[in-house]
Amino acid sequence: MSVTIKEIADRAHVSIATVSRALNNNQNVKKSTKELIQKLAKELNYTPNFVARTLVKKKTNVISIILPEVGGEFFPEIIKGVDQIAYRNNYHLVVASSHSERNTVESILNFMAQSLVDGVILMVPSISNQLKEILATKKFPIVVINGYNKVESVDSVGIDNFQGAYSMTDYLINKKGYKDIAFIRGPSINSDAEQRKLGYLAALKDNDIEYQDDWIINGDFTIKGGELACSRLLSLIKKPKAIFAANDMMAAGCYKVISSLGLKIPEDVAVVGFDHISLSEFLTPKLTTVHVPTDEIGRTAAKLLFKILNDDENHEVQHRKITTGIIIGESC
Amino acid sequence: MSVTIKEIADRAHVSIATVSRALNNNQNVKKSTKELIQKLAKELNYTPNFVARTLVKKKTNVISIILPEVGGEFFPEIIKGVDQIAYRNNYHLVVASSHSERNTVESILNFMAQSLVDGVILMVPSISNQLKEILATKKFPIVVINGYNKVESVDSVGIDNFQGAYSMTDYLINKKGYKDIAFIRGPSINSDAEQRKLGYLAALKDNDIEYQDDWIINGDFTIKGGELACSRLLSLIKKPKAIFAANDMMAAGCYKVISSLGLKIPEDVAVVGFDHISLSEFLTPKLTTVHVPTDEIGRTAAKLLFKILNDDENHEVQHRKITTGIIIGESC
DNA sequence: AATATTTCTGTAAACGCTTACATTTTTATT
DNA sequence: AATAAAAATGTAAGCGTTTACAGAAATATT
Repeated sequence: MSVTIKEIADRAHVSIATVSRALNNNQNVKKSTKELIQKLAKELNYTPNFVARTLVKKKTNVISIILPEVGGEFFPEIIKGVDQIAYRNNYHLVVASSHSERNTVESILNFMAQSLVDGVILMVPSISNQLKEILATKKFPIVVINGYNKVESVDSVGIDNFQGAYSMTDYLINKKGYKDIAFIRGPSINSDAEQRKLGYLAALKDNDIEYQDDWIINGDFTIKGGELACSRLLSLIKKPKAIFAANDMMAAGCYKVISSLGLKIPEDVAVVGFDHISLSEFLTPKLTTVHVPTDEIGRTAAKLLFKILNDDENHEVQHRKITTGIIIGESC
Repeated sequence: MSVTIKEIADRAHVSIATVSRALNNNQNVKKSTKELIQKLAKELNYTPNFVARTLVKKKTNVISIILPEVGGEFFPEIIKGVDQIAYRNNYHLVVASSHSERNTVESILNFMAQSLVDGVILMVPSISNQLKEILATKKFPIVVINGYNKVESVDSVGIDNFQGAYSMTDYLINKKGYKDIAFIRGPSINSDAEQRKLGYLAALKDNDIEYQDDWIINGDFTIKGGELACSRLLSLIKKPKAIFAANDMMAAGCYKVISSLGLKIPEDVAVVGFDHISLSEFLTPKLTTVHVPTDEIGRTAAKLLFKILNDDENHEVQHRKITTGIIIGESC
């Protein structure tokens, strides 16, 4: 259908090899012929056939990101970040979500085996043993986005949850003067959540504040879980003056309970969260929370991947931590 | 690197042609050889080289969706819908967002010209003249997701904004007994917004309610715009009893103003929205709004595209409207 | 048993490009 | 002017498939 180098070769009265070289700006093509060919190419509206080139070059100029799903707060931002870097490297991005019908491991193997992509960025909630094994013996460029239980031999990018929680707690103590700070945990299997708790505890310790057992409440990252936890905290005899929810959803749950009790944030009790989801901006008063630079995660992962892709052999495995920042609202 | 049909051919002592046929389940290959080959393929962990196949078949098994951005409320859902259908058709999906660096038109042309994809789904806020021209003379499978000012010759999918707004207004009147209903418009250049207004007006008319000029207020789809519009409405001498905001964001703005005036929703004034964004679920009282089945848009677009891809020649251009539904909250 | 028919398999070209190697043309050196 | 060196171009193979066509093997028909 479309124009091929053969067409151009005919018109320029040269061989297709010369055309190929001219279009790839090869140095040893006479200036005049190069110009002629490039002019013809433009005239004929020639675009190289990507597929043919791939077949011989064994390089697709496509990377893929595989994630649990494509919606939600985080994933789009990550995709955006990756896409940005991919674009700059002249690469295309294939987004694959491993929904029910399609399993993650399968996806990776497929992609790579079919030589469809040059590399993949993999985001998984947790790394199964099967996956771990595959990753450990992997022989294609891959970067994993995931907090913990990582595979040593595979490049990874994650959020510094510990630092984020530490900073927030420290902020509450030293900038805002709170001492009675409760913490609502996330699910304990979730390593992100666990790191946040550790950050909180470390900050208390470094500030010589003893932690109270009954001020560390279990939660499940949902709004309902936040409500429950908050109710329990506020029915204690010794009530905290500030509540640090391990994520914004649970913080939103706290808001509900607090306002239903006729209490005021932050006068009666302060609330802070973690994640900086867009909802946090709509809460009144605006929630103070820990911002997770999601697009930076994507960008970092992509950059890492391209490092592998370019360096090839002598690339050293890296594990990057993305630091967080505090978004100051009016909730404390 | 990986196993090719040649490898299998050698081991099976047949030609590569036979291997190719056997693996494609061609009917005239002897049963025993077919089985041998398929067994070998499995043993050797053979996966067909997608690129080579593409080169001869001239079919990439990839479609692409091009959208303004990948984040936000709608886009991820649309992507999800498209991906679902693509997967079922054994296709891959490339997501391209036309961010600043990359322009939409360029993207389409690139994709198609390089024969990178078999078809594209295009979502654009509005159709420029340049784009219109390209679409009108297009010769590749494409489906546009977009409300109005569509190109007749190109398949399209859009939301039935008119019907949605009509239903909601009708619901307010006949199910909830409101008669004094104000409307906050979206930006007038936005055809979706305009259709919503028309739906509202039509419902009033059909119920013999005369519309009040000063109850139709301009808005801009933002939360701030909603606040402004709401303030104006509530400072009128003749105040409406219900406010229909053309999108949820503006409805959220109304919530702010109303609560700051010490009024109650829905007792003092009812508020309803349009879009059913996730925020609407978090507002208290929960917002009654028009649900837009975003994933269905994606699915429909994808189905349409595959119809073109399969039918090829004798495909009739279609313009689909996705109907909406009312989500009943406690705000009216 | 000889021929016709059907079933199966192999040969080779094609897809559009890149690139090692060979060959020709141009330029430099003597 | 003859030779050497450098620059430009062409030839052809190859990337991993698919597939038209031809040829061989197996089966059916007389």
